[in-house]
Amino acid sequence: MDYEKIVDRLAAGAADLIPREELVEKLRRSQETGVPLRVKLWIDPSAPHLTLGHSVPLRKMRQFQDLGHIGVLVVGDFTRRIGDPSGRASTRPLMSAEEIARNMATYREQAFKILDPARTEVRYNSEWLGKLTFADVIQLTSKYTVARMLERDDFAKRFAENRPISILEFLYPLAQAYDSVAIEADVELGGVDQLFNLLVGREIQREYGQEPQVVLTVPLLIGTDGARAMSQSVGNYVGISEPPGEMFGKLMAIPDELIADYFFYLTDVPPEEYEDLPPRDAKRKLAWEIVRMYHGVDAADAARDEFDRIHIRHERPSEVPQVKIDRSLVKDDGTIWIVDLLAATGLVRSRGAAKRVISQGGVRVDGTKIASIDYDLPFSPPHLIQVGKRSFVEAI
RNA sequence: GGAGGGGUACCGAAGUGGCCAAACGGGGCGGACUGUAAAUCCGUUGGCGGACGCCUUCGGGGGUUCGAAUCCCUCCCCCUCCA
Repeated sequence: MDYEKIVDRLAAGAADLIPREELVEKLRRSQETGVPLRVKLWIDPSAPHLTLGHSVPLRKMRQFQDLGHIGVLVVGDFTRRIGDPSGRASTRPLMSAEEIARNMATYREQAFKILDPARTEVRYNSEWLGKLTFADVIQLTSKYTVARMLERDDFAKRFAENRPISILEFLYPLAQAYDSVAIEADVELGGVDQLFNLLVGREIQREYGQEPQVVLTVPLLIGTDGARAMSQSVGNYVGISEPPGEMFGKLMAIPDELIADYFFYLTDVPPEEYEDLPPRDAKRKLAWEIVRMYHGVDAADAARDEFDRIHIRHERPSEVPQVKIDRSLVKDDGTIWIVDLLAATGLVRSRGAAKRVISQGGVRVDGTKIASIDYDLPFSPPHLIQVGKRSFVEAI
């Protein structure tokens, strides 16, 4: 067996693979002994959805599984209950056990859209971290130094700028490293922002008498805004379990420059199938493919058809939500003030917003643009109300 | 223990007695354009009254003033430096 070739494939799309030779060696030994490698990925339970950003390391994990290895999802429930540092150099809020449980309930299902359930372990780190005594923790801290902690660039930066670094934040990489000890990780996957933490894992494993894990990082996927890493707190994300239509639409809205990256990191579509397409067509193919991966061919076709109908042919959507209009808004002469009507549909947040949108020419009733807020519509439902290009309601 | 900085709208950030419903940027929304919900450009972005107007908003509470995001008191929270 050509282990170098296998490693090449595993390293495709990776940001770091440290050290490569150790992975070759581990794979060889696993093959010889029949003992699968344990491939760890740390998951933050703070947000309710897995996103396409998560799918990058998850897909990498699936690659390992397809080679017969075990994926171990470590849910950071313990860490999260005591708080943790965010990548953006401020501390995140704590979460209750209930919130975490609620989020995690949806995780498995989502993760198994990518992973092979038969080769996956889901472990909660409270299982072992919750059992450590203070003496255990002190022992753990004794194995690392402040100077080494300050090597992490965001610590170094904050330290230099006199911004706060909580002691807790020093504990966090150690806790994550201890996770690797607890599950006896052979490989740990993560985003490039996790590189430092994953490397600490190697040191700590060594201290606890284990062979250090191989570290494999993947780039952070840029979010749909084209600017920052995909993140639920920023809002520039596409969730793995989002409805097909949402998913398709969000993907059609990404900046053109992202198309190739999304194909490469999120799908198995080879470059020759998209690189010569005009951007719009490439994007449609991308959106279709990703919806297909998570919802199936039929849903993907339907999402694409609906998109074409609304945005390319400018027709009304196939499904328009109905809203019952309170008849007390209808005046004695049988008309309804357009501002009242619009507010009643819920398409706008307030009557002020309704007036704004109308005066900007963004409102149509039964296909006719409303020119002025001083308009009383003869009310004979149903009426198709449209705000902007893509919000429709049928007033009944 | 001592000294100091700060909490402003969805987010970031100006503003230090009236001209402030509050600059500017981001985000959101609408329009134009287009090959898409890309990019770009323009507009808009507290609520209520169907124009003039009114009401609520600048960490909480109280006060000074004709008038407070701005001044005073008090409480809460965040941060820095020295020890």
